[in-house]
Amino acid sequence: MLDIKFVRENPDIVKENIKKKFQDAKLPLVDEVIELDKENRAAQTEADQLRADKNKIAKQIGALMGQGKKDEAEELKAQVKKDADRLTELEKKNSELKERIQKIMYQIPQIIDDSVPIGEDDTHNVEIEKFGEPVVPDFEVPYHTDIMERFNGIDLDSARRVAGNGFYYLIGDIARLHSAVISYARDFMIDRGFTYVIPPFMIHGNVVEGVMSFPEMDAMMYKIEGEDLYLIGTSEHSMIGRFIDQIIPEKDLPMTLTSYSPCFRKEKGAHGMEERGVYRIHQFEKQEMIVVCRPEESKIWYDKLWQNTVDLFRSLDIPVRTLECCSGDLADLKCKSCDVEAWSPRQKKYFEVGSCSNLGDAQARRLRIRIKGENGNYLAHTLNNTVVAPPRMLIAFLENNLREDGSVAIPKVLQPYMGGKTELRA
RNA sequence: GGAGAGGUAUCGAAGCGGUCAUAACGAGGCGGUCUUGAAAACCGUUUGGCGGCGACGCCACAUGGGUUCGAAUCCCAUCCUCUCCGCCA
Repeated sequence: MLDIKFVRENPDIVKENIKKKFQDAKLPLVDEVIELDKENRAAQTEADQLRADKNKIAKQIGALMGQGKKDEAEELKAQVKKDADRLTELEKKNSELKERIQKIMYQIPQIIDDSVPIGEDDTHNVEIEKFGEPVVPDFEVPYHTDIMERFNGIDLDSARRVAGNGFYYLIGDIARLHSAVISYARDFMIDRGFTYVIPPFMIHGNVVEGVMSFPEMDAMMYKIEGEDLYLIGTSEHSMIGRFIDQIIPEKDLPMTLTSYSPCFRKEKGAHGMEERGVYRIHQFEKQEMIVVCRPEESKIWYDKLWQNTVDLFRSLDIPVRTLECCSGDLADLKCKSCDVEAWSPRQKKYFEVGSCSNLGDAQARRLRIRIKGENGNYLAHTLNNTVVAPPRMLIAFLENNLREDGSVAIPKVLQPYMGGKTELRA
């Protein structure tokens, strides 16, 4: 979401940005919205003038009524009526234009950061850095659900009967491991100065529209029937929504928060939904980090955020890498984003376990999240990143900590959360 | 879910068809006077959005409609909060 003033004054930058994202079909929208905006402002100026006249006359009528001059008042009333139709017409035009403008503005992508690599789709994403040695053991690493089954740790058959494909029962030590990872991740972030928050798991439609684009919303969000409520796809949604219509004092920034929530996703149109296992599912749990900060600080926070995730995975002996999203793969609301990917010794490649995004002022503009500055208010920047989403983390965890004899090593940092166990044995 | 009360600025709270709605009156914040410093007292200041180069104008009293020349005020709908009752982790 851009500022219409910015679009008006910098149409070339906006168009160039659309081209960089390989969305040329949207190019005509720029001139269209500028034209609509021009019409809209003309209509508003005229309507404002008519309203000013009306207000003035209404005041005069009040004064005359007070003095008991009824006849003169009646004369003025007739005058007001004369312009009433024109004003109604303008007001209608105004609201129609506003709606059309907003609809287009929702489709024009955020200006991407200069550093974002240009590319048409995810095949052009760029590896930034590797952390840890990606080891391929001598023995064969089984599929993650097979490892879980050795510990009687998962029941997908029952889950399918009860809720359908895309759900799981985690059981025993595997379930405990899941909770341990979440608890550890929570404390890990608290130790780094983040404030722990448990948010609502359902939110109103206007908040959903504020935090994500329409295509994302359609593909992800479950709606509660008969109510203006959606199940959150990530706690980012309710965490950013928390600041809707707020003006935050500068001294309260940056807000550094870490939130826990279950996440519900339709995964409409996503590949891999058929895949057996817990990689892509309709419900999972996640520890998230959120930052609301001043615009000039968002780039620094972006780097700190993904680094947190890397550090967390490294503390569990899981090799990771960061993969930067190229322009064409970047969601329209984002300025910059990267995935943190964990090493899979079984697949001998990295796979996504988290995603770090700088939204710039896009969400702030949609939700009117402002900062109270000394010289007026200005829009905040918002960022979010996955600390850890256990189902995917468990895949990486089990594969990387599996020993040849079938046992699974539990790293030291996680042991306190597992009742002191140093390993899992079937 | 039932009954009642209510939603006005940072907070409390008045206004209940025009002539004090940017909004009284308190409190808080900020600036100043006084003071060695602080407190107290006193003075000043303190909503957000839109249009316009500006002068200035428009909009907003939970939200959306309606009545009226004119709505915070009257009518309708919706949402939310509080109290009591019911139900319930």
